[in-house]
Amino acid sequence: MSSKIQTVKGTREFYPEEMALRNFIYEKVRAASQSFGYQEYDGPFIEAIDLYAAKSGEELVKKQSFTFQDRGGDFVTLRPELTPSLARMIAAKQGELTFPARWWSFGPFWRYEQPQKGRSREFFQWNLDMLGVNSPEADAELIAVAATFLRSVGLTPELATIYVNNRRLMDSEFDALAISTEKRMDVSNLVDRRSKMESAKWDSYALELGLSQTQLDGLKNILGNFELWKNSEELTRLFSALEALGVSEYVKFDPNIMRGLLYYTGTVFEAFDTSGSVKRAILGGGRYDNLLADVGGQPLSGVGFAMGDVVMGIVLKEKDLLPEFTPSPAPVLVTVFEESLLRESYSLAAELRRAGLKVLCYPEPAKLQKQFKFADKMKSRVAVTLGPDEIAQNRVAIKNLANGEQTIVARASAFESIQKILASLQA
RNA sequence: GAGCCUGUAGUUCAAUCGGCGGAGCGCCACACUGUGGAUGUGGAUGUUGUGGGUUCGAACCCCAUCAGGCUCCCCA
Repeated sequence: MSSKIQTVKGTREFYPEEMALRNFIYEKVRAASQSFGYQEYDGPFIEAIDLYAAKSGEELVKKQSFTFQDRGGDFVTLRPELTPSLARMIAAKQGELTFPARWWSFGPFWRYEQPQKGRSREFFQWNLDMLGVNSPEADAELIAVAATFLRSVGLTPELATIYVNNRRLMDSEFDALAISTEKRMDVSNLVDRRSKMESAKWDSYALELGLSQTQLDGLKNILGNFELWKNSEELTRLFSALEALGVSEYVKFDPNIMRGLLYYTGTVFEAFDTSGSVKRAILGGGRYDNLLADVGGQPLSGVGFAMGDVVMGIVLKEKDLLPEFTPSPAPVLVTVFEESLLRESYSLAAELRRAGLKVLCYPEPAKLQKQFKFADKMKSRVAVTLGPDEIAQNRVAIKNLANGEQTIVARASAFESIQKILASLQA
């Protein structure tokens, strides 16, 4: 044991079963993205630390990113997010791209955090952004893509909800309460923590931050007002667009949604699993109007969201929404009767593969019993046996493993018989 | 970065007060020398996460360390 080298803390190993889950998420992500006309792209996995230091709180970047010196002495970072790379890529080709640009990506990211349930140091994330347009209807489209994904994996509106708020709306409400601009950060933080604290404690914490009793009462009033969106033209248009897109049953206004990110300027949203054990957001995003200027581009607004695979995987498992795992992608197993007939089995398997089937052939002679047990464990659908009797008659034995029926057919029609069985099992 | 809990066979978990480390499931073999799932019989499996200490004696107590979990922090 002591000589075994453990995995690096917070990293993940993808055994075939976990890999199947990751690919399942990837396929659904791709389908949702593409159905709205988004293009797949990717950025570098390693970036200069300065790319992130520019726009996020430096302490966070330094504390929670994988940063190290390369052999040339430069400080590099395993990317903790994609948006800054995207902003740079867009800025570099701003003159030649066609806008609005709709891009999506699914790849690995790293954050140096305390691993917990739903949070590892290495994770995959879906990013989807629309750049070059600034309208509530564009925001609605992003939310609709997210909802489409949720629906496609079986997370119905009863199981998952996307909560929406608007930074500009909150700012104007804060203005009305005469909360100074210096306190806005603290107040956002305060709002974020509301669900985690007892209300009395939260109140005294708010007063400690320097809010007056009147401001605190006003703030509580705002946070409890779920009709507040009607004061915002942006949100009114957003909800109307969501209705047209057919996803409004997924979306609710919630003035408590703030999101930590500094760069959000308008619509913000977060999706939650409403019934499970994971209290973390399963996806989140919003509108950012000033991001490109920070990396040297002309002002260009955008809206985007991200979803991690770790929380999504837990949610799907808890809701039993994963497709059955099949240990082998090949539904057909060709057995090996005895050593002298191994080549016969190999060439039969090759024939079937050329005909278009996915075929597993036992790679050494073994008891048929053992081979059938193997077929069972691998969840093969059909077992093909080629023994001395069959060879003498130029036939093969084909067994439907779902119902145990075996037929002996001419070798030339083996493919056809197998196809028929597989087709019947599909239905 | 801080606090708390956990770590025993492939796996899930036992092991009385510090006194011989076991069970279910799984695995292997046989019943069954041309056929899986069921059943029965038999069998294998361990440096008790790692390193040190206390003790006649440690899975159990102490220290350190690694990993996982919960909470705080944070969540780009």
